[in-house]
Amino acid sequence: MKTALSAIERFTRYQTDDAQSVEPVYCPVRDVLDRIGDKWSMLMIMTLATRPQRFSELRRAVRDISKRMLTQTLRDLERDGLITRHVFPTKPPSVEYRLAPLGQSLLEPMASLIDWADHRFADIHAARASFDGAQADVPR
Amino acid sequence: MKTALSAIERFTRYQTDDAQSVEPVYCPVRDVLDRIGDKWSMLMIMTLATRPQRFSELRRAVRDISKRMLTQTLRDLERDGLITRHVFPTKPPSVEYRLAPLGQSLLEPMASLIDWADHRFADIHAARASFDGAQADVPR
DNA sequence: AGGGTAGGTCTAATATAGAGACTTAGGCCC
DNA sequence: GGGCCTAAGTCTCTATATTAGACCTACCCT
Repeated sequence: MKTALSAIERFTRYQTDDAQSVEPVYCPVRDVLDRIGDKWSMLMIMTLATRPQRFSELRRAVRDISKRMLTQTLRDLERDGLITRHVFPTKPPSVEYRLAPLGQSLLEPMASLIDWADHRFADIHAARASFDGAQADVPR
Repeated sequence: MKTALSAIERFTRYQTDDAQSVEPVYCPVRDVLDRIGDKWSMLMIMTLATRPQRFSELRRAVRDISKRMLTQTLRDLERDGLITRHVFPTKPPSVEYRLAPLGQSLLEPMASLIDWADHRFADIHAARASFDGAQADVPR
């Protein structure tokens, strides 16, 4: 918990202060969170964690992503150096994606998030159910 | 790294298998990631990490969120038991949001993500710059 | 009496995502 | 040797999500 708070306090320092007054306050956490905190990026990283995979394998693994978003997500991850893209000159060409070292380094922190998700999702669902049940007559 | 992979392998098991064939495969990781992996949730949790805060404090802390999304994000987090909402009968009423224990428990895993962001964002920007530079004439 | 505040809700405008047709060139079947 | 398939995209059109900003209620201050 000590570690947690120190990291988070470091973050809040970006948020507060006079930094506020000046315009698009630059916050690395926001930056990175906006990047990997989108709908598909983490999922891609996790899917690529076990082994390199080709475009259509990825599509099969994450069945509800559209081609368009898959392309875009992979491109963005490549751009940020988290994955690499390898084209093989077969016909039709096959394209393999794999985690770059930077992407590998993300696995550890992401794993702890997954652990959390795994352990707590029951609690979340319980809370959700009770909230929805209680909503009957509570005005806002 | 050992821990990382075990968590992630546990995850991939949901993705693969025959689970595939049956419809909306239920995967707790997807579930939770879709929840906290949206644009604002993590940011809210982090902002509330240091202390409970009121609606307008949160809005000031995260300057670029709209009222509408702030309301909605807070409501969803409350629904999932990550934060609690307390109305004080002042006039006009003030409403304070604070982390629930479940939300607290998310701080630790999130902190390791923040650490990663903090340490690596320079690498990410370097990769991004070099990718953008190289894009001049590479056809896809 | 006029203006300000807190915590919202509502509507219209805009940005983002999804579905699915189209592309290119070779391999496979009959 | 014509028809159909595949891989990895792209393109267009539509649907959904997000934003900006007006509006609301009740009180306090000057």
